[in-house]
Amino acid sequence: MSYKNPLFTVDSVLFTVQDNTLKVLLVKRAKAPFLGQWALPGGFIDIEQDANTDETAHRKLRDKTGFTPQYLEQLQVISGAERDPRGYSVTLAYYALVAHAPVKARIDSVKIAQWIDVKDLSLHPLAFDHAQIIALAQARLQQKTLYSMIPAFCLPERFTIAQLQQVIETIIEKPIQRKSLMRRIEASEMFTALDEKTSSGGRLAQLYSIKAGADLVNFERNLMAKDE
Amino acid sequence: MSYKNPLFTVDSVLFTVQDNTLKVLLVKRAKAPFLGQWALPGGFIDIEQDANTDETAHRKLRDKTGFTPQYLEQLQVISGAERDPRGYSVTLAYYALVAHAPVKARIDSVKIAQWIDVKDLSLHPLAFDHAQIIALAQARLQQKTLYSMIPAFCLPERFTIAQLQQVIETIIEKPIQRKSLMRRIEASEMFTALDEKTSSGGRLAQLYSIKAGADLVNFERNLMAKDE
DNA sequence: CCAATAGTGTCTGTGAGACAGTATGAG
DNA sequence: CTCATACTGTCTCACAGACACTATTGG
Repeated sequence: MSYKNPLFTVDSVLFTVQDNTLKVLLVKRAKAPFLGQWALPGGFIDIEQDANTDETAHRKLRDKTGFTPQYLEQLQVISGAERDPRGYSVTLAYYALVAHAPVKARIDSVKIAQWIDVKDLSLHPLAFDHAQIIALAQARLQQKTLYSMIPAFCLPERFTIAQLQQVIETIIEKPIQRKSLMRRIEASEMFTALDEKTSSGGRLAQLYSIKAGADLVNFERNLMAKDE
Repeated sequence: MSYKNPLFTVDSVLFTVQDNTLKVLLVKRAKAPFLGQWALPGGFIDIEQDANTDETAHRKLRDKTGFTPQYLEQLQVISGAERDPRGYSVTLAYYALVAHAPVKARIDSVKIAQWIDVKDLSLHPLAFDHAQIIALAQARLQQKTLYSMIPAFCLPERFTIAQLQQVIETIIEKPIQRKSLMRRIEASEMFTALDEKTSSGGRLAQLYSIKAGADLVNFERNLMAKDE
């Protein structure tokens, strides 16, 4: 038996937080369909280069945007006949996090890459069903933020608790208690307090960094931030 | 640009609980490679029949084993050059739950399907990397059991709290408090108490069923069963 | 009656929420 | 000194764990 093999692609939703805003990295499509529209960075697996799909996601992010995420995880496979005008398609979507940095040059086939505020996505027509995929990724990121330190991967090498709190609050769109956050930083054992402090207008703030090779810890309770 | 499209398959890890044992449904392969060995039921997507990969998983389970799961969810994509001797392959693994029932007759290409105790898997040589996929699925099922009522989908239409407790304890391999379970049954609002009780050697037990169209609720805390 | 299983009452423990209070920097 | 931000102490609350207690069946 031999079936028609559908198109298989890998797309990534790369998030960062800048200025208390959750942003997603989009690229302008250089080819039809959806030529010139914003889309998730992604493409076809290259079985010569990619040992697995994680490497495909990394490679496409690197080549199309210049970023290498600090965190990358499978989100979901989306499939169907209607989502790509070229025909039945299967897409493996990843979501990823990186510390904010401006988009550098642009590469080969892609005209331009840009950080776009997730709140402004409705202003931009997105290619394929990429708007839905971003919504899925955002929901997953929000959920995971309630029981893990995943937002730490949106921060630079050295950061303060206040910065981490800001990032968390931006992601879940609710305030949290600094005290709860400190308890979790302690309990997770993911972080090292550096011998360094940073100035921020008042008392100097302790700098932290993620321990090398530290695993993401899952807490047994969610944060339960109140609505506004 | 045109890359070689890798083989894309969909495989399912269908679990059930019987006699306080977690079992997984395996089929004997009817073709090379791994002819005659146990494997997960799965196969290629059929873009004529399957609106998406969920339907592929359902169709393959139905055709190869006769079962229609009460719960089905994507697990993970596994990919690489080494996992299938025929070449680079990409597999979307699902995990699924169903109330126990004996395996019925058998269909077309597949010789036989059978419920196999997950503890006995080491006795059987499994095709491909299916042993690892089952281990992944089991870990996910255990984790999800801590914060949801997902084990209810291993039960028949009508069931008692004691049965649900048994299934949970079998999955997580730890005892839980009946009281905690009752609190969650209440809070989840997923279940209806039927006007019916069943005999089980002592006081009659209340029968419950899953409300039609009830969504799986995620609790904000995990169960925290002690080791043994 | 007793044995067995179903179900409740209620106390403790844990970690999040709330928020007042203290500490330490700059000017 | 004051102001701003960092950090701590400690109370409350919600819900899981523990386990003794009552309830209801069959024999």
